[in-house]
Amino acid sequence: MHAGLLPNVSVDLVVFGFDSVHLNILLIGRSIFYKGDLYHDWKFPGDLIRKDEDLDDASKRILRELTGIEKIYMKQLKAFGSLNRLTKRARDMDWLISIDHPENRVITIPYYSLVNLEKNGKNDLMLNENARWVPVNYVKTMELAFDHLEILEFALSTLRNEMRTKPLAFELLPQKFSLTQLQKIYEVIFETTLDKRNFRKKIANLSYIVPLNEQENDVSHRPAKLYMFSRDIYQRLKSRNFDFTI
Amino acid sequence: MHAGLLPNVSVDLVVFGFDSVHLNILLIGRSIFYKGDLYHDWKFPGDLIRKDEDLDDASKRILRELTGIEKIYMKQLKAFGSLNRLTKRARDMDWLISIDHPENRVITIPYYSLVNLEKNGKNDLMLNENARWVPVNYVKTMELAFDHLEILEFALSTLRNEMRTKPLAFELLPQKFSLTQLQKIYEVIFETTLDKRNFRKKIANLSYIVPLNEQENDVSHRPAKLYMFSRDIYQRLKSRNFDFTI
DNA sequence: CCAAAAGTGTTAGGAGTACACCCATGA
DNA sequence: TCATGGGTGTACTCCTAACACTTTTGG
Repeated sequence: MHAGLLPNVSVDLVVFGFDSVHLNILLIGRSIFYKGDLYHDWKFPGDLIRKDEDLDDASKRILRELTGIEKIYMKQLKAFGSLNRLTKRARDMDWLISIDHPENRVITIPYYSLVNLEKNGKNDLMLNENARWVPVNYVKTMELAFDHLEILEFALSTLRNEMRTKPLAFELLPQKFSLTQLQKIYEVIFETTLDKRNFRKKIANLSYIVPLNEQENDVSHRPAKLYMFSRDIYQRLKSRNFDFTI
Repeated sequence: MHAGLLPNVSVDLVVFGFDSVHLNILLIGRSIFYKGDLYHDWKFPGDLIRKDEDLDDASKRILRELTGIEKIYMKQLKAFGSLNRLTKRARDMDWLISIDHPENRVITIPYYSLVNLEKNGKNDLMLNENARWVPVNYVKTMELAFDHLEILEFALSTLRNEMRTKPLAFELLPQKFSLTQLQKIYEVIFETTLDKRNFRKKIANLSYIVPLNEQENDVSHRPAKLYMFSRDIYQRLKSRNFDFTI
């Protein structure tokens, strides 16, 4: 193990990527030989943190090292530190030794982050050959390492909670977006359907969602009007004690 | 430092206690001699965690050791791990050495908990002579150690958020309570005033707030009817996809 | 009988919800 | 001209917010 690392504290990343159809999660495939058998499962990107590194910097570093992405929305969830979180499955002990980390008590501090896959390129991210974007609903059928399923559930419910009162949807969209794209995000994340007219009525009342004099092009149907999110207007309203809810 | 402790991970407790008038915080007074001067400030109860101890168990242990209270509501906030959180003030380094903990990188995982001071006895808690219950608004004028002010702000905003959608108010009340007591909690925590009639109308629609055939006694005014919170009814409704909001 | 807090209804405005058809574009 | 998704209004219900007086008890 590298000497500059804290042996008992790690960071894991639940990276949500929206590709205008699905909400995806970035997972790293992992293969373990254990007692003659080959096991395959998936984990979040993550690493021990450095002794001279803030938690928030560690999470940014790990995402940058894996994907090259910088300046995206990222927020800490909470610490997960069960005694047996790394050692429930015997084969994981072998894996820890194989990556030169024979420490069995690691408290992990997961972050979730939001990426627009159109803008950031769904394929550009594949710097690590074992990394994959997987639709959230599909993840639930996969074998996740350690307590990563529990972390995912926590991340999802936190995301849903924060989406209700904060302008996070725009982190998942390109700068210019259509109202249908915006609506789709809420539908996918809350696993529901929304009424188009009611949704648009609500949006029309939000001064910080600004209509542009631009349209989609190259679509084989009536092109949608494009909008943008004005963080300036939003901040001004918010400081006047305003309550954002979509 | 005790050998059974993780050197880089601690737990801190933001204990909220409601005494039917104020929302209080449990603080530990701390005196430091540094370069000939005596400094006094306040910190949350907290300690390093044990190597063989879950995070949630550590927080319960620390509260129990200090106050004797068990089985109260307790929830993790998030990790605080700035590089300089312990070393911003030079005198704190001396203090760390004085308590036999010369490690300057400690990530702390704060919990908040809710205590009813009527039931648990505002004075019984004073097992530690340096411990005090301090009204939240007064805390803001006091000198808090390390990043404990930041942790307090985070705890308060988390508490407010959770109060909106979870039945936490009842953790701060005796088992039998009046509607005025209940209303007072929301008023104190949200620093607002509520209309008595509208508040009661809302409560009347909540089947899990059950009127009892009992009244206050020994009050020098019309005695209030007493109510209780039925967790059973609440759980049943919640599992049917119900949305608690006060 | 006084002080103190308990208890109680109505109304008006705003927000949410349900619902169906025409429009603009590319192929 | 067809397929595809874009764009629009109305009516009903329910929730919220504003507001003031009478009741019950102990002292």
